[in-house]
Amino acid sequence: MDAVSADPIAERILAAIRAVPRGAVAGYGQIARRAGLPGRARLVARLLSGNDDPALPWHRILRSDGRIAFPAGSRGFREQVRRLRAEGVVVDKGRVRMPPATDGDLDAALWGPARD
DNA sequence: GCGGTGACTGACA
DNA sequence: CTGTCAGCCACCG
Repeated sequence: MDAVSADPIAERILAAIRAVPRGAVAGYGQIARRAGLPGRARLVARLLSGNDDPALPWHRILRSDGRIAFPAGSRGFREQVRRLRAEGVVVDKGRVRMPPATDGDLDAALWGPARD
């Protein structure tokens, strides 16, 4: 039947990543959780490493600490920081401004654009 | 089946 | 604040 049959898992994860609004960022674990796959943060990372979708906002995905997942100075690192800044996201020393905590009203649990 | 590796996470010193 | 350790899942030789 369909020659193009992607795994529903990957589809969910990709959908969760695409669901991140511009100027906001999310963590691997959060994306995984949003995709219905708690504890599969590594799976999300693996998907991104093998992603071939240029329209995928992979640069909005960070570690749980709000840190860039790439080693500082790496190609992907600079590229990610560059894109984030281009969206108005404040990146300092390879780290994104972390909000104190959400009151819970933010169901998406996404880190909004940090404003000074 | 096993050990090593990775765009991870949380806990602890 | 940084660094280390163990747990975790998926892939590879």
